[in-house]
Amino acid sequence: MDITESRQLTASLEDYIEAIFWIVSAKGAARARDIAKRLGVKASSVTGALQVLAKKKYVNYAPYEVVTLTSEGLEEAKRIIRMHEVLRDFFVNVLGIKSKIAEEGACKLEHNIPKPIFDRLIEFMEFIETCPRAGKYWTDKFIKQCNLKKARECEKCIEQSIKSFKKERTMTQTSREITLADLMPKEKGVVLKMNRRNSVTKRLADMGVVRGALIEVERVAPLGDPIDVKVKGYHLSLRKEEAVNIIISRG
Amino acid sequence: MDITESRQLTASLEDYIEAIFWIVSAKGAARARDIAKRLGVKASSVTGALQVLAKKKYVNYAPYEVVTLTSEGLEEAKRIIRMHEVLRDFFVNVLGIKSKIAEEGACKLEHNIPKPIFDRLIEFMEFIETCPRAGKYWTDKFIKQCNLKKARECEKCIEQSIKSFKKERTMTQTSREITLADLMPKEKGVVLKMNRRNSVTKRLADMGVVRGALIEVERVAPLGDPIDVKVKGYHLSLRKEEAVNIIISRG
DNA sequence: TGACATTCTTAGCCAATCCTAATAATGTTG
DNA sequence: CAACATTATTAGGATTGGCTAAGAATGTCA
Repeated sequence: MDITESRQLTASLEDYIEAIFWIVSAKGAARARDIAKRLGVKASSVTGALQVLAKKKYVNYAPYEVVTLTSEGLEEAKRIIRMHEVLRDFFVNVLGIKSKIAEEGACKLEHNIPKPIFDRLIEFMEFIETCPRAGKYWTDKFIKQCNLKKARECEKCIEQSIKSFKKERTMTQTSREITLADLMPKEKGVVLKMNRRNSVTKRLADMGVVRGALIEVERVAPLGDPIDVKVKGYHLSLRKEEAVNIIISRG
Repeated sequence: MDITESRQLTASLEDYIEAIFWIVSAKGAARARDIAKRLGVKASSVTGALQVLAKKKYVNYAPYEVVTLTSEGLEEAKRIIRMHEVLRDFFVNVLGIKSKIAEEGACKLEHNIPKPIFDRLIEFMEFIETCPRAGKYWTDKFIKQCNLKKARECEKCIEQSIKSFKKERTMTQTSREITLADLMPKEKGVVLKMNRRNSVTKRLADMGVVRGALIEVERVAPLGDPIDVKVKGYHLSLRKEEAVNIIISRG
C-alpha cells in the first residue's frame, strides 16, 4: 500500500510536476529553490517531494543537481496543464472572471474534476462557441446531443452557425475547400472531413480531431510548418502535410 | 496555529458537517455509526472529528450521545450544501451529466470554489435560463452585463425572454401584475419590483432577491404560507405577506 | 584560493486524517 | 437479568505534507 511504490499522484505532487514543467519551459531546468518559490513552500519540502517523484520516475533528480521531467512526467504535466487551461478558459471566456482569480481557481480545482464532467465541459464550451442559439431550447439541445451521441441536430446547428459566420466574413475563399493549413493564428474552424485514413489520422482522432470538432490555430511557424493547434483542450503540433488533409470550415 | 482552537474548517470537517445535516434531516439526530457509514470511514475517525467539531462549537456532542448541529453548525451546513447544489445543478442542468456522477463531482469540488467564481456561475446559470440568445454575441453580452454591473442590455433580453415565454403560456394572468405568491411550485419568475422597503426586503436583497433575479418556487404550504423558494442557490422560506410584495414576471 | 553567501539536504517535529485493535458503554433478547 | 451483539471510545500507528534548524555542497568574489 506504499504510495511511493505506485504510479499514483496526490494533488500536491501534481502541483510539483506542474511547477517543474513551467520552470523547465522557461529556464531549461528547475532548481529546488525555483520550485519552492513558485509553490510558496520551503526548500526542504521540495527536496522531499522530489525524492518521491524521482522514485515514481516522474522526474530526473540527483542530490544537488537540477531537475527535469522524465517523459512520463511530461505526459502527466501536459494532462494537468490541460485540465488547468480548460478550467481557466471556462472561467475567463464563459463566466467572464478576471484572469487572476480564474488562474487561482483553476489551480484549486484542477486536481479534482471527474473525467466525464471535464469532457462535457469542453463540449459545452465548444457548443457555446459554435451554436447560434440560446435559452432552454438551446441547452436542451446541447444536453440531448451529448446524451444521444448522435450529433445530427447539432451538426445542422453548427453548419448554420458556419453559414452565418461566413456571411459576416465577406469574400474569403467561399468557393473552394479550405484546410487547416489555410487558417491564420487565432482563427477557429470546425473539422468537416479528414482526407486520409492512416496511423496519423488515428492518433489525431484520439486527441479529438474528428468530424465536428472545433479546432483553433495557435501559432504557425515561418514556413507554415509545423502548425500549433488546440483541440478539446489539447495542444497539438501538426505537420503541414497533415494539416492539408484536414478539411475545415471557418467558424 | 492549531486548527482545533479556531473556527476554521477543513474540507474533511465540512464533509462531516454536511453528512450530519442530512442525517439529522432524515432521522432527527445522528449517531457516529450513521456518519461513518455515509462518509465511508471508520467509527473511530468519526469520534475524532466530532470532538474537534464540538470544540469548535459546530455540533452538540457528548460521549455515547446522539449528535446534532448547533446554530453555527447549521449555518455552515447550509453554506456548504448551497455550494454543492449549485454545482450539481450546473452539471446536471447545463452540462447534462448523469446525476450520480454530478453528485460525486459536486462533493469533490464543493470545498474549493473561490467565491467570485461561484457567484458568477450562478449568474451564468440564471442567464442561460432566461436569455433566448446564443453564440459569441450571447456570451459576450453575458460577460459585459456582469462586468459593467448595468443590466440594461440584459433586462431587454430578459423581458424579451419573458415575452416569448408568455406567448407559449396562453391566457394566464397576462393583464394584471403577478406576485411571487401567485406562482405554483416548480414555477420560475424574474423579480420585477420589490413593493416595500424595510428590514425584510433588505434581508431578502442580501440573499439575492433583487430586481432581475431569477426566483423559483419549491414548495407552498397548504394555506399558501410559508412559501419555499430558491434564489441564487439559496433556499428561503417566505411569509405570504412578504411574497405578495415581490412583483414578478413568469419565466 | 580562502572566506563568506547561497542553496540543498538531512533529521526531527507537528497536525490532519485516516486506520486497527482493545476496551467500554449501550441495546437486545431468551 | 445475564449473555451476547452492537456501537462508541481510546490508544497507538501510518501516511501525507508541511515546518525549522543544522550542516553539507556549491557558488562568488576579493
